[in-house]
Amino acid sequence: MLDMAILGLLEERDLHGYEIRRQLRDHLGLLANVSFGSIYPALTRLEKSGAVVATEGAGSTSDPGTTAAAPPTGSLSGELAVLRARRHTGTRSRRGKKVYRITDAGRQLFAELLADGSAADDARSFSLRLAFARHLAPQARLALLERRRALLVQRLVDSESARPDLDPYARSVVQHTVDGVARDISWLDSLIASERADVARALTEPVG
Amino acid sequence: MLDMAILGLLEERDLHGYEIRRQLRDHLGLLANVSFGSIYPALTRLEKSGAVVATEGAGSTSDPGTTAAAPPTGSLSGELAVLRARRHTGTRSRRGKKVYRITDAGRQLFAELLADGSAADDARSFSLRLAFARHLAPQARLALLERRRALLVQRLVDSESARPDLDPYARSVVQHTVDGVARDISWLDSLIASERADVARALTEPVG
DNA sequence: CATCGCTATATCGAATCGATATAATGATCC
DNA sequence: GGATCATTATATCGATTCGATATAGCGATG
Repeated sequence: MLDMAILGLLEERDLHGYEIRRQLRDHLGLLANVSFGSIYPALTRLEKSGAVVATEGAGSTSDPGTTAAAPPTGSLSGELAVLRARRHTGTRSRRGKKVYRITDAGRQLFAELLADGSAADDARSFSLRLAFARHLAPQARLALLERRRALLVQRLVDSESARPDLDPYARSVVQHTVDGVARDISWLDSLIASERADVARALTEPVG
Repeated sequence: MLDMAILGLLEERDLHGYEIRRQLRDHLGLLANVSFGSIYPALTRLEKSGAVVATEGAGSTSDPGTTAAAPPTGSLSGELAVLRARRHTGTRSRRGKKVYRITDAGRQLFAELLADGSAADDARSFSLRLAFARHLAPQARLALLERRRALLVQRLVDSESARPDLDPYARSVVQHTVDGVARDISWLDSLIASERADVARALTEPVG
């Protein structure tokens, strides 16, 4: 799951671990507060499998757009700091940013992970897939939305039967959750409608 | 987290692992689909720490009280069945229901886990605590609700600043999530109001 | 210039997940 | 009556993820 998220972000631009975490928090809005204990192992994983490559990025804080790969310093003090750090850590290069870039194999893997229907069906996975839905073909997008909708409807039905005797607090929690699912479904409905409209528009408006 | 959930359910009645999973799904409505790979290790954990005791429950559903530990048989056919099973599974006794019962230490632990403010602040933990809020003192309930509310408000504020350029799909996900948080807050508001009303009623209506 | 807070990488143990194995029991069908 | 299938039930495995913690550079603030 994290692998897909990371690859999706790297499709956009090169990033280092810390930035990936921030973007994930912003992209998935409050939903995904991923731990560094997940991110760094995931990056190592992806690097070993050849889906990404790491470039040792020195320099100061996030300046996306200009900073592509390792800029040859620019400031004397910065260069000194690098040398000083090198002295401390031994053989390894400066303990600094490690900027990751996606490879062709990584793009391939991302496409597979994104499209794979047999994957996890939890809310996080779905939100993540939808956030990257621009990378999907229109019919795959529709399938994603409709599969999710069917799942939620099924859950609502299941929850209607078999409701035991709950005290007010537990009942309130359950009810709030059920309302949330209903809300999700109508959200999906609007998304599905707009997808269909797009498809229809593409059909009636041929040839750019 | 699971430990608290299990202990909370066992406060109500004795249960075995499979039932615990069902109840968890029903109590936390669709939110908590806990895996057996979590439940059984958790039960073993709790048993080893003395928070629960396991009674080998043979026969049909929940009949707590009569069934104790490994009975020295009584029926020949039962003994044969045990031996047959032993032949299959090795040294262990009959593969049957294991009904768990909470101990005094377990009740103590549950109270601590439930009240502990320094614990995880994710949605699941909160929902779980609220579902068991009847075990909390009124002011602890209020504190729980208000702490959660403050957290969500803070997140809303944070998300208002620093919103990057998102494509329509990602934006829709973020917006839906933000709406969900706002909805959660007004839900909390109603719960808080009703808690305060309860407290006020208790004050103006003294002496049972 | 000391200290604080933010950026940044990294690792550890524990919790959790998802898949799978195993088995008893009950229901359905021919 | 017996074959077959779904459900109930416990258990374990490897992989993922989490939460805490360590380390360190850097800019700002007083």
